[in-house]
Amino acid sequence: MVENESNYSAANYRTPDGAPADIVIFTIVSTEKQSAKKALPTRELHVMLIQRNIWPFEGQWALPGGFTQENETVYECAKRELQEETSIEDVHIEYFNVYSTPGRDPRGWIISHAFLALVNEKLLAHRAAAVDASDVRLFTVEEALRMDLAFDHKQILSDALEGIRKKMLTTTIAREFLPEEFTLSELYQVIQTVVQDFEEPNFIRKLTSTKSRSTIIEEAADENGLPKQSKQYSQRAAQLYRFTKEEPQLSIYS
Amino acid sequence: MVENESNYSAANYRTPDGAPADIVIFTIVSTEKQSAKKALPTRELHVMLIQRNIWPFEGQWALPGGFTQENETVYECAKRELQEETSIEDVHIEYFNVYSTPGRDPRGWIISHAFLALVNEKLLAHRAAAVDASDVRLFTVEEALRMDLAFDHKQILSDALEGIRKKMLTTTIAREFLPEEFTLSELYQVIQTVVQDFEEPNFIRKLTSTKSRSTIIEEAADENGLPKQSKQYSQRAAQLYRFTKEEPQLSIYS
DNA sequence: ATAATAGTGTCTCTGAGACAATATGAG
DNA sequence: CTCATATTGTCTCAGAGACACTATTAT
Repeated sequence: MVENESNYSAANYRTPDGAPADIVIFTIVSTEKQSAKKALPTRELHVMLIQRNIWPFEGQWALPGGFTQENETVYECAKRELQEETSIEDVHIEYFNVYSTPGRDPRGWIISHAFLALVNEKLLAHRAAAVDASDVRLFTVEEALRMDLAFDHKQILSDALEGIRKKMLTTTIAREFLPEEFTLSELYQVIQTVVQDFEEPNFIRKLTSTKSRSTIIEEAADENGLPKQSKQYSQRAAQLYRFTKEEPQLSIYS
Repeated sequence: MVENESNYSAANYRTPDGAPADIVIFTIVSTEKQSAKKALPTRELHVMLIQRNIWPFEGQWALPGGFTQENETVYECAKRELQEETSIEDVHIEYFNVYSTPGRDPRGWIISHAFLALVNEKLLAHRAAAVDASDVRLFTVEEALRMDLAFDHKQILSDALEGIRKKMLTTTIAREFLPEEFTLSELYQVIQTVVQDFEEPNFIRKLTSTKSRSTIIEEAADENGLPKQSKQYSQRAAQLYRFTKEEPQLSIYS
């Protein structure tokens, strides 16, 4: 506490007992189809949870997180906790809400700051062992929402899900779940994995041949300027694309 | 502090010195033109500031706000502070960010939760006297951004402004600055007041004759079902509209 | 050939954009 | 009549939506 010429002192007031950051870590898990032929994988949205080993909510699953320290912002805290608890670094992480309902934490007056992180499954592969540890696991969001999570973490997860669904359709965060270069079928599948009822029969044509939209992606090309294609998922090669730096400006009035 | 069977105690850790809510209160001030003829008013976006009378930043202007108490959420705190400091109640108020940079507040480790409120100028008229008090005043946002505000309040204001500009184009919050029933010219003007470079020559036609957009507004009708019109701003009467309950779903992919 | 994915052709109809023209009614 | 605002007419062209069709290539 800084002391000074004024008579102000936080000690005169009841102060919070902590300001943690909790992180909702989403990833998409792809499973190759057991078919002889090439086929698109099935994809499922997963969320990472940790099993608590101390009071309160001992034994229950919870969102990763921890208390903010005096010398860091809550954003830095979220990044640090993510690294400490799951060894994940350098991913998209953003703040989305605060949770402060009195009594939400039996340890006292604790105001929690909720972040969401989008992690490419390729990044998780590096450290599959740690994720497989008994106290850190991926669950499908449906599973997680059916579980009896610690604190108000079910509410936080549910809010995060709503947020990511909205962002998936209004921004280019889908990029976080895709490799640098991807086919439009992959992109379509990723969107559908997060937003279940998204359907757009002319998806490919719309993205490639509509001027207003075609600015968000560009064709991938090799060093000779020739278009790059992928045969990973199909017999016929598919054009690879990458996201540009453009972020679309949406408006209900224009 | 709740004590219990565990060995947990917040007293073992350094805890924050406070978790205030700060509120960016926006309103649009209309000024009638000094013309003989009827004419649309000029509108300007204003923000409400209070002049601090205690350390720290004594004498400087700041956003209204105050410390959250143990028995309330930060959202409830924002509403309470709004009411206590400016007598404003029952307005649109939403949370938008947290500010926690170490050293941002000389009183100690203080994590601030920033809200923005949109207030119809009609509501302010009721209590013009209080607003005219020397320590509570409206400034245009341009003025406010040029001032040396207390704490990191210039940053907060600037973030709030960015947020409201985005929301003005993607949601129907314009309703907060308008009466129940309004003409489309008024709506257009309100949007332009907040988003300076918004221009849409066919604005009226687009809103009324495009199926996808016309769901957000409906024609106002009197008790006999006849369309209601306004002659307040023009010689020729203009149709009055009201917002429906529809919130538009925007997408970059469809 | 078959299967699975990737794309094109073609049609209709809505609506965006531009800009001129007309409507209203107080001063 | 004039002026400020409100609204309609009319044209062209982009693109949404539907759905059938063709392309590619491992097996």
